[in-house]
Amino acid sequence: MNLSFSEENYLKAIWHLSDDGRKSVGTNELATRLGTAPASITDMVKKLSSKKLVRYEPYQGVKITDKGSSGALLVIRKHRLWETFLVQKLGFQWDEFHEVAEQLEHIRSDELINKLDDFLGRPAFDPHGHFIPDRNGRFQQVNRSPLSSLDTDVLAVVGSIRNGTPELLQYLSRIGIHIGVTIKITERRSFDGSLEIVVDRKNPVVISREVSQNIFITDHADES
Amino acid sequence: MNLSFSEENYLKAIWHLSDDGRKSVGTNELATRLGTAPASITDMVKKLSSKKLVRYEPYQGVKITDKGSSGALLVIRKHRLWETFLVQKLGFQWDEFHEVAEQLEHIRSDELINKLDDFLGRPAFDPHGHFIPDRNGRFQQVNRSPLSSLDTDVLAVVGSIRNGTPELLQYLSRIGIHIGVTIKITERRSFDGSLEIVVDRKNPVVISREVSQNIFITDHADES
DNA sequence: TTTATTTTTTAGTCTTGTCTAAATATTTAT
DNA sequence: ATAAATATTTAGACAAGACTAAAAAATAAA
Repeated sequence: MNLSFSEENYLKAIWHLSDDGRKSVGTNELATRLGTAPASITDMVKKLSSKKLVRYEPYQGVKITDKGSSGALLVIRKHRLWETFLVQKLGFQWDEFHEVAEQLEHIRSDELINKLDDFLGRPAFDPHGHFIPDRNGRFQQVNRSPLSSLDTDVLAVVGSIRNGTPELLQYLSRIGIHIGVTIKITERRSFDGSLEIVVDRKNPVVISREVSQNIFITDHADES
Repeated sequence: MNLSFSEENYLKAIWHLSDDGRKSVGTNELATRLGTAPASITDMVKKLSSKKLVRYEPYQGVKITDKGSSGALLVIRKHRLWETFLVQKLGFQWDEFHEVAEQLEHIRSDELINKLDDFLGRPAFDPHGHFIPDRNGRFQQVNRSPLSSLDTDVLAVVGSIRNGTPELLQYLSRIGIHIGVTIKITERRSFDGSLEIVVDRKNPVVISREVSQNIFITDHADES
């Protein structure tokens, strides 16, 4: 099963949008995500369907198949291993590596990706705190809850950041938030959903509801 | 100046075939090198010409311009740095990495390639013994002579291997020949050009003229 | 110096992945 | 339940990069 760059990108987008492959994804939703015209989505989706990577009913959206899922998971594996490499070995900053990883994820070589995996020590999580599938596509799903669900004055560990735009990541970095840091809510403002938090036992800062919704906390012992 | 994968491949091929940019290259020659129909070469060469990367006169072949040369040298830099990475960090064998490097050389990111360069310690030569251009396109050209020009019973150091097909590289590896190894000719057979040689002061082996023409010796202190 | 051979170019077509504009379904609202 | 709004698909086109077949130019041979 040899996929083109575009096919890989579609599969990855469908997998993410479908809540890890569980539900159907609409054409428009995909079009927005990929920055592509809806008409183009229809074309490509037919192609993926003829390759049995997704199931497609006109006007009903697409659902990824098992075959499609393993394709998507391989791309995700490659993307996250390269991100780990860029940060850990080349010293990229938290916010600069995404675009480069988008290119590297399409390099086709099982041997390369497995050797890279070994070189990095077979990590289970990437620099964003997301799982990395192993060479068989298996991964540890970890219980992660949004920061907003944390009780006041209870310590927690930052496990992952969702929707990490460079701007958001830079901001989080500036206020000391990164994967693995200890965090605590000291006050909630019910009128606007903002939170006063203490990061790493330092001075308290206030973050908006929007920001808090992208921060997830976890129990697992994070190794990065 | 943003080049497509194909444009980069053409530029690199032209640069190599033109004796490092010095002479003109014919359409057919390029077609053979790239495994592409001559008609396709004509099309692409017109395109490169309109971008001022080569000078093109119908029926007269193409000559690479300075602009084209720097494009070619950047691709060569990327290719050779990735090869060095694959061998030194990931443990690829001498003969397995070429195809992967052909993909990696097209990744577009100055920051990536410069950080990779630093990570590898800014090497001046790749695992084949070929120079690696620095970030300004400058490189050390080293005097290298074919093994056949070496006097009998004089010690020399293997500096580079030309036209390294996987088969040839595997064979050379088996008889102990790699970059930096000490080599000496003990006997020449004038009737077929074959040479009896001693590699690394071990038992003598006999190699054909064809093989000997791909081995180059050098004086520079090779660090790989 | 003509003819034959080889090289190179033109002409027309194909595939992949994209686009816009128009048509058709499906949903939502009245 | 029907009109309005939204989502999706068809139709037709385009750009990049390749191909084949045929024409034209250049080179070699007689």
